[in-house]
Amino acid sequence: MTMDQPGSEAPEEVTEGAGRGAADLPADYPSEVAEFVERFAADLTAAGFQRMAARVFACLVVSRDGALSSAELAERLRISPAAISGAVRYLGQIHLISREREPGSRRERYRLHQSVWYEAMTQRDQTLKRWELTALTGADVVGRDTPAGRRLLETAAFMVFLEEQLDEIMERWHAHRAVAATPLERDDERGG
Amino acid sequence: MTMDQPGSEAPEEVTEGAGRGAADLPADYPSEVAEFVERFAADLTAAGFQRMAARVFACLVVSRDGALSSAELAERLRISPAAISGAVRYLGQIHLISREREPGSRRERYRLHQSVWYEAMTQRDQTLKRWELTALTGADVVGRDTPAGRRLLETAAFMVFLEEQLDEIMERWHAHRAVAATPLERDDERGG
DNA sequence: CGCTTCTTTCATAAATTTGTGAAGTTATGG
DNA sequence: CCATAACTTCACAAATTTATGAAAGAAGCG
Repeated sequence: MTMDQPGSEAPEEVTEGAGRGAADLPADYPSEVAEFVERFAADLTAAGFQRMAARVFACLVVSRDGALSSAELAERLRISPAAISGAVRYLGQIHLISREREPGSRRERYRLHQSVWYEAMTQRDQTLKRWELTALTGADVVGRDTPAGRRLLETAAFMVFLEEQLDEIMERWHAHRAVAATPLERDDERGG
Repeated sequence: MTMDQPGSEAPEEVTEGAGRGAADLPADYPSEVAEFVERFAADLTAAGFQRMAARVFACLVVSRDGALSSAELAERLRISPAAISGAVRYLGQIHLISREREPGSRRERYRLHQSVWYEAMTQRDQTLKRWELTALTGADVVGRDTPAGRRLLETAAFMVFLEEQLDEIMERWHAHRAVAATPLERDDERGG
């Protein structure tokens, strides 16, 4: 096969270590990493994340560039393109990844958002907003001047409070991060 | 109604409004409230909450005292005692409710924790701690001095940061709440 | 302009989850 | 010390969810 530019998918030829047990995985994805991805995904799943989305997300996190193509994901996670499709759609919806096209190819790449945690917090913010509205609705349903109504109003107030705090937290994080002075997002090749 | 003591479960006799559609529900749990409970539970479920636990939790929130017995929950939610058992066990494990016994009866009551949100945040804190450890593990697996390793270290750092912030947030919430000067948790009977 | 390659959609099959009834256990009350 | 009432555990049935293969739909390339 002539390949296109990125000639990085001939995994069967590089596995010189003989039968690894975990079949033919790419060189930069040994079984230890695969295991970690599953553990990471399990943590995420326990917190309510969709299983496939969690696995894809974890797989992207441990990838060199924070970006992989559909074929690469399928190879590493051993799932069908259909499963990838669903997972990346969801991850895109909640703004954890963005999709991009390699110029010379029709292959799409899914990339972790630059500041995933900022996006994650924003996502959380929307959840809080929703809960706030639900609680307010409930207060009206049961009557605001009842024990349950007051409880629901307090819930709504707490949500509002948390929303307000979120912005400040992210500002503080950026400041905190600046102090650390370690631009981790950018990989400057020296590692390879 | 005499209420209290155990003699409060003769719902069929109090539905004088004729066929309500939603069968025989207790007087303080009209169908509008039941609908709201389902909506509330749906929000919680969307965020990863177990379904039954979410329904029980929501039902407790809209109850007058923030506490209900197993039988009352079963009647309102139309689920079996077995389902209740599982849900309250989970809610107890994550410290959202406590269980208490009515002195004169062998009936148990499940009560929302006084400050549910404080408990919820504590719960969240443990999740963060777990993610932090997972991320650190991952950094070692892929190598700390690699792009992926640095990404994982940043993730761990972010978790640490959030953990630190949580305490401050709760302090601020209590201050904020003190300003509002509305002790919502305590219901002083005047509503009935 | 059609071929090739990748992605998405859809129906199906499998697996997991979920809630129930019934038996078992604990604890109260006479 | 037995009878009773409430809660819990267990195995099973049902429903939902989950992932797949195959076919259809885009999009570059020759």
